[in-house]
Amino acid sequence: MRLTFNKSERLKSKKLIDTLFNEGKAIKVFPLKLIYLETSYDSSIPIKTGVSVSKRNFKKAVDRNRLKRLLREAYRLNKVELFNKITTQYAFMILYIGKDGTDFETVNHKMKQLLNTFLEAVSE
RNA sequence: CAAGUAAAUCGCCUUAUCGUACCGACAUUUAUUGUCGGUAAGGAAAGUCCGAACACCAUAGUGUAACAUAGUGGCUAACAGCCACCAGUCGAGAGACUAGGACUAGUGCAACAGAAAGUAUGUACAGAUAAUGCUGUAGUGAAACCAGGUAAACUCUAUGUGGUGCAAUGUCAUGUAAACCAGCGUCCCGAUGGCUAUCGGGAGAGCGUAGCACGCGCGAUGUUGGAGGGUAGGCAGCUAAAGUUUGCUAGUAAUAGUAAAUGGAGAUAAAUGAUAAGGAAUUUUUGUUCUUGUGGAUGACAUUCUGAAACAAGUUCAGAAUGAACAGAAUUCGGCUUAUAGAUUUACUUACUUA
RNA sequence: GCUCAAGUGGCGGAAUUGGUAGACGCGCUGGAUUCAAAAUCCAGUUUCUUCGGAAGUGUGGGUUCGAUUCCCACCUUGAGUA
Repeated sequence: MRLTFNKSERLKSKKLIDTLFNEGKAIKVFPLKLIYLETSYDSSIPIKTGVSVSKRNFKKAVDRNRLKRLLREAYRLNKVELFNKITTQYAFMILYIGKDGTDFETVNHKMKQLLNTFLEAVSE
């Protein structure tokens, strides 16, 4: 399949985000944090995903945008395995909880770890 | 050359692969998906400090209050912006900076020191006089009789300003919601008509006009408060603009007129990215070429000349490392302010110091 | 996005017609009391110092003889807004 990450795969509904933060479970692989929730919605997409970087840790819009782009890119390249293995629908929110900037290589590496951890947690 | 001053410009580039947003075309299905093509951040997009456009509030009124501005003249849609000139302060200079109206309208304030801080006049000395703060000098202090100082003190003068901001506003969807509870109010006269009805006039609790008063408007299916319910979407507003560049004309200039050319982001948990390769700028470092200075071996010589090693600065070529600062559109413009590695151009200045 | 407010020792919080900055409380340090501790009482507590002073109210400027106070710019924190 193609390694895309377009609008329909994004988590955009405020309602869903609220329930995700209230009821979802969390996995940490520093400096990343994944909040996920098994749910259902009216679409063929298996996972809706959002990314977020705290304004408290990164004052400047440039830094936040940069990190969010890295997160999206890393998710885009590594999501294939997830889509092949899971059966139900999920909502994801990936947070960057570190306080310093980083490069793509680190983010990519940590993202792989994070998604593997998620698969183990779900299969249990 | 060096050190500076002012003004202006730029502020990484190229290719490949994978991807994001919007628009258009085609295909597929009407939920969407795919292919192709086009477009996609800044000089400050930032701070939100001024001024406007635009929208709504009542048609956006009068007085007063409040707030803002403040040399003179001009420019502009407008401005606290810009230009020119004057004055003052700073600098050796090119230049830079200035909330730069009025204390001869009134009121207030002035710690400490000082006899005394605005109603003046103590002490010492000198001078003058019939006599006297009548005249001068001394000390304190930021300021001591001078129409004193102070208005980024009240105030006065001149000019200007209605309020709220695109989360404005309109519309679709959702919801029993023009619903429920409490307070106040729910009136009178005339005409038409067979009464309940309609029209006109008056009164009217309260509400709006977001300081106050007047005025104006709404006003009985009213108005104020309470307690609750629904949505957290979609669409419009939403991107073509007081635009930019060049020439000519007017003007010292800001700017205006005119002709030609050029130009095009529109997201909403919020698009413009990732990886790889190459190239430029910069800085560091190694070797190397040349020049200059310090230095003074050596030789000639005798008021000098020659000038080795070593050191320092600049510079030529080659190699290695580094691989760009501040920073991300959120209704749109004009400014201001703040951040900013480095590069380029033009004009101008030069006291000390060095050549 | 838009619109507002605040900032003073370690902490909360005073001090405003512009005139000695740090009242008051909490905390901390030392002492008294006690076998020991708590409670209580007393004293000290912005920083530096050559011990004479100097700096200091988020930061940097300005007005003034003099600024926590008035004005301007910036920084940080917080609030409201469909």
